[in-house]
Amino acid sequence: MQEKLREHIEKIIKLTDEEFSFISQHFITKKFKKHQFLIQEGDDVKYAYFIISGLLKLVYTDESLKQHIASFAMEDWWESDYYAFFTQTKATMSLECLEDTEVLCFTLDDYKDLCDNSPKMLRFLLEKANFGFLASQRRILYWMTSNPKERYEQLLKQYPSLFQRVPKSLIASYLGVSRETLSRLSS
Amino acid sequence: MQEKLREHIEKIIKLTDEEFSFISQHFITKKFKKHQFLIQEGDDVKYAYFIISGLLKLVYTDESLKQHIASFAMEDWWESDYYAFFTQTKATMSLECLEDTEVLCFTLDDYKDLCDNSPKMLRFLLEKANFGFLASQRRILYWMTSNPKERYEQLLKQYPSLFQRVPKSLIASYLGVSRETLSRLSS
DNA sequence: TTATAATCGTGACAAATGTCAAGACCTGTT
DNA sequence: AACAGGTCTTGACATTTGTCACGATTATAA
Repeated sequence: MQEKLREHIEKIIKLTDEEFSFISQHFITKKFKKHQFLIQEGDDVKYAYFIISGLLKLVYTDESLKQHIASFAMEDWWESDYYAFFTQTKATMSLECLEDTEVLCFTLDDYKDLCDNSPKMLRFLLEKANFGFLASQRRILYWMTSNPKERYEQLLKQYPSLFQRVPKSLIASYLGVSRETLSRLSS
Repeated sequence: MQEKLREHIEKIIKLTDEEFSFISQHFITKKFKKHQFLIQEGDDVKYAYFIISGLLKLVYTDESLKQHIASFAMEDWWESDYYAFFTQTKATMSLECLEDTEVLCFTLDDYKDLCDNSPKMLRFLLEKANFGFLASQRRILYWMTSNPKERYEQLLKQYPSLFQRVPKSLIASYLGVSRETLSRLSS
């Protein structure tokens, strides 16, 4: 299932077979069932993940045990508790399967090795980091300027399938409102 | 005033004199007075900026003409309307001086040239992009999990000088509350 | 100096959202 | 069939925050 990864990278930079072969050696495949955790709060974060198929939630639990969905992660996304991954500290978030999920995993050592020995992968990672940064900036701005109703309608438009695949309470948590408020917004 | 830039880069990667000389050729110095715009909404975004001294606000104006402060930018920060800068589209935000400000500017061509011809700068930019991404992620999470009072106290603790340097209405806009609410939080 | 514009705090009220409680509905298990 | 657990909606009420209005104070410019 590494073809998916190659396609994904080649959306940005074309690779020779040898180049991709070198890159793909740094990834291992894993499969998880619904309700399994890829990362649990407090764990070491050994891997970052490229998602082949399935659906995950990245969750932060605050002091009052309230859960906040930082993101839903699906096919073709990269996900991890990146802060913990890059700084080699304990996870402050958890990453849990909402559906059966297949991923490619790589370690921080793999990341560094790829940076040092694959110029194209370095360029790819820079592009990804920049893009991720821009996306996060836009999300902050969107969060600042929109109200829950607008966020609800935007999400419904962008990912209509989510509303079939996950409980409304998780959608509410992602949008930053109580599930009662979400219920009232949608009626 | 390029010494500041060198110090800044060398916090991450040490440079030889020749390496820094090559890098510094890509930057030009500019000075702006309070109330001047480095970027205005609708303009082409020719530059990204490294701030030597001064204070700026990055502002998004929504449909109802309400202004939202995306960030305050100060000494040692990089700032621009990055989305417009990287995609070469028109600015959706403005960048305006709150105090007299001195910056180093570089263009997207400079950025690409540095990536292609300065391996150390490439590594530096990847590090910066990753760090910016992580910081934005954390800011989203903080925004989701905190209320205005907590955000106010956090900002006061982290940047106490801001409260002397800029009007409270801008602080309120940065925190995402009305100036009246901010006024009540602080009393 | 004087005039003008910004800035800041506060009261009164409206609107949005959270919290708590209750009940309906669905699903899977025994 | 009966039950338990989870999900979703809705009402009642409390809390938070926004909006509008006003006046006092402080900066800025003519």
